[in-house]
Amino acid sequence: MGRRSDHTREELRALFVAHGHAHLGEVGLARFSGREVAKRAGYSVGTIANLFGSVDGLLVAINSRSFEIWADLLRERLAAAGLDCPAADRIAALVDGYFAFAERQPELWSAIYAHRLPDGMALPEDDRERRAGLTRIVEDEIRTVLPDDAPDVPRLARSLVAVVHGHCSFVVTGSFALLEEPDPKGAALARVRESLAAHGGQ
Amino acid sequence: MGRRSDHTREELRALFVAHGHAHLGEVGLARFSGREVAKRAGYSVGTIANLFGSVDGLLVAINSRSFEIWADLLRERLAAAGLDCPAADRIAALVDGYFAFAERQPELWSAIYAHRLPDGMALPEDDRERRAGLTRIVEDEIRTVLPDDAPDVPRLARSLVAVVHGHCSFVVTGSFALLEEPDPKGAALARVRESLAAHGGQ
DNA sequence: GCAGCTAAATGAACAGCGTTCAATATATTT
DNA sequence: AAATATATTGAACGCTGTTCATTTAGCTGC
Repeated sequence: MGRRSDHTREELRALFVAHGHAHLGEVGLARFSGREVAKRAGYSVGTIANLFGSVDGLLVAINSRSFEIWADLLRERLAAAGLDCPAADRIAALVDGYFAFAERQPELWSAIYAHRLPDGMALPEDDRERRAGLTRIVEDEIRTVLPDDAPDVPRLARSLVAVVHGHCSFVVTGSFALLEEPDPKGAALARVRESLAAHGGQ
Repeated sequence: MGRRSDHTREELRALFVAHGHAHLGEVGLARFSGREVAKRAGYSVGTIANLFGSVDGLLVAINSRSFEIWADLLRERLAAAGLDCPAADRIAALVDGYFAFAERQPELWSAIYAHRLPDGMALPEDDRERRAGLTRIVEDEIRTVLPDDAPDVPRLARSLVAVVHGHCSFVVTGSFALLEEPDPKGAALARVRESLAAHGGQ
């Protein structure tokens, strides 16, 4: 034991995050097991504490990785829509991408919001930065849709993310409110368009 | 020991839900312990299985109770606003009430959405009905604000619940998107008003 | 009043969890 | 080659939820 040269510390963290992602995607946060991830990675229980401080630390790293994958998906959708399509289509592509990640990987998506840090523990600045990428993509897109003199674009953009998030959340958690709604994604997009129109968008 | 006459089965369930509520509100879902609830109620471990089938069953009952408390809060706010105030004030009262429960009892609110049922287990019809009360309150209010001939009022109402929920969710989970937003509740209300206006509301 | 019965309540047993930390095995340095 | 440093281990601990044979309280009929 003690294979110091097999991987650098960063490679090892990436290995655990990769296996952790696979496991979390299969069983969900409620049945997530750090021991199981260590077993899959071929390392012992204690290694998680070495690398991430605790299982919560590992989950933070896994969720930050989810954000990056999610952001990549949004960028793909935007690229597929193209630059010279109606602006409304690019907004639709964003909403589509937001839902797509949640629907493809419901457990990973749920874990992002279900995982709460223990009392003392704050989200490291590094993770904050990685997660902010997603919001930035939306902000940039909203800016191009609104008039140049529109005030507080970032605030409106984030509020619109919340609008879409609410619909998505109800779909994934199977919540009461949208059980009979045949097209939640369409509803989310409709709300977004109504608010954009109210701010002079188009 | 078997103290059959101390409580009826329903009283016993209520006792566990009450203690469970207190415990869940203190430590949150991640550190919730069925054993601890049983201890507080003065009963043994196995009793949870007798009464609720499993700890998940107990959590379902606790969360359904949360919905009722939440709905009562909304009704209070509406009553405080009064019947002869501007319609917009009653909408504001609803948004206020939605946030108020989440802010007063963040752990109870989070648990509602963080708790996912195990694979085979479906939400009992009884619980669904109890939880639907909250949505009904909103539906009734939205109906009075929209023109009589407005189509699909229930669907729009539920979508607006999702709008508010999204903002509330970001606040409680401390999510990246609304960290710098000074007034998330105001943003939620603004989005709701924009959509109501788009549907001829007022 | 007492025996027999039924069902409520128990709690030990089990497998699994996250965390801790002395012990160990491998690199590196001297 | 020996000494040092450090990456990795895994047993131990206290906790979790679930199970179920056992115990006990309260009711029923004699």
